[in-house]
Amino acid sequence: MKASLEQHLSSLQNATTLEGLQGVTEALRDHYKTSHVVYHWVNSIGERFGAGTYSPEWVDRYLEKDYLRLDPVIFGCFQRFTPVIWKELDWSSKPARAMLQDAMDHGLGNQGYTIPIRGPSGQFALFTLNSQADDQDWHNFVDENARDLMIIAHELNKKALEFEQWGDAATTPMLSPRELSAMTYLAKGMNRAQAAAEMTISEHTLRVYIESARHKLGALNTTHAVARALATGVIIV
Amino acid sequence: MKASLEQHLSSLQNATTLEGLQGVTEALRDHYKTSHVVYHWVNSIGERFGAGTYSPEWVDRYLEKDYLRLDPVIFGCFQRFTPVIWKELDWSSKPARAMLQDAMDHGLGNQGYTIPIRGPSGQFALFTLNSQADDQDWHNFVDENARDLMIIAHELNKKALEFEQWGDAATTPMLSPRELSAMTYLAKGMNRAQAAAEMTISEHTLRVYIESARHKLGALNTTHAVARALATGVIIV
DNA sequence: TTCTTACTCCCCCAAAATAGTGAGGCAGAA
DNA sequence: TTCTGCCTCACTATTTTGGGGGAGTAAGAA
Repeated sequence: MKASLEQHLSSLQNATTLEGLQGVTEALRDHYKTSHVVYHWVNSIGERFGAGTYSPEWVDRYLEKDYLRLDPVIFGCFQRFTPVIWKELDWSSKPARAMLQDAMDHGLGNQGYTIPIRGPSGQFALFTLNSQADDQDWHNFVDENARDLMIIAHELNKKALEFEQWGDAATTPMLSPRELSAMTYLAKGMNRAQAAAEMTISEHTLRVYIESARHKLGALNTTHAVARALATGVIIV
Repeated sequence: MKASLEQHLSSLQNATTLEGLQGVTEALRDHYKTSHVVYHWVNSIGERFGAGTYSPEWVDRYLEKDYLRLDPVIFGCFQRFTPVIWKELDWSSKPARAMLQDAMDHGLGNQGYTIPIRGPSGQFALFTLNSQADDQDWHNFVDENARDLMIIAHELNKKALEFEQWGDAATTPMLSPRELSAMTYLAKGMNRAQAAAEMTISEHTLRVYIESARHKLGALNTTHAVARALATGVIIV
């Protein structure tokens, strides 16, 4: 048992391409005897990176139907630190249930277990096992493998970050301390006058910081700048 | 060896107070025979939560001197996903080296290993082991225990989040689909006209959504609303 | 030393956002 | 049925932001 974990991790270490990761997810699926094993990044623009055993049809449909917006798995994982068993989520909304049915029509099992993973600069990824099983069996399976799965999820994410060079120095702009303060106060709901007062500088000076931060963040306006600063983790509210 | 990990995790599960966590860090220190074991949250305001074996004098000094701002451990961990051995960080800056010397004068060892942990809403925590050892021994120690330490770090963070009731359901308001779309487009940097066009509604209608979302989120202005929507995870950019 | 970066302050004016009202239709729940 | 929430549209006046300039000091790096 333990030996096979090491084996998976080792093939993961040796993966140098996306196909390599793909192969790892397939090996994991076969080993755990689940329907699917998927690792992917999440953001609103769409899937930027992912490897897994879902059929391309389902992935396309998921994106096309904008299921990202109503998927309780995404929503639930985004708000919690611990992994989640799908059945424990809130499926009361009708569109969500329709999505689940649609998923099952596309070859997914009724049970799922998803581990949320967060990296630097607001990176957010999910590692999911999907299977056909009854509730008790699935609980037992999860209990038994939770720790190994967490290790695997982390190693997968580490590898994915290496591939994409997420958040290297070039990607995450450095804001000066005053710029950070300015963005933080704005994120707290202050207007320019209030933020300037808080920082005991003139509103004109504050504006310089805001504009400077906007440019560094590549933002179109203040709201965008604050959003990016939050999403990339350069400020915390 | 494995049994003792379970033992630590079990006492962690049973901890119901901050003192309980404190006890766990002490037990871990004794078990791993290190100088210190520390878990704490990091944010711009200062330490909001923490448990560990550092002397109160050192903690006070750290905060007082604002070492948070120049500590390569904080900075390094904030930018990476994987744990870090202190010696591998960039200590070229003079203030950083001065801080390290200061730390050693306050009972810290020369070696450290820190695991960054990220939770929902930008939560960022660190789990650190500090010891007096030579480079090779420390490497060996880390290699041997890395996996267990990661599990412990995660369980600690889980417990800490429970204590603080980070992001419970009552805190996160429900936005309607159109409100969510509106917030999302604004977070992407669109102005009202562009967002309205994207949603194929009049700008007036869009305004209603923005104001409605603002009120639900308890926000003072649009930027604040978007910031809260992002921070609470109701939208993803 | 020189050069860069961060920090501070000021002007004007156009563009955008906000606050205060209003109303009607349509779905689902009590 | 009545009520609530969601979606849609409109007006006016005021406040806030954004874009375009420019300029001097201090600290730290090359």
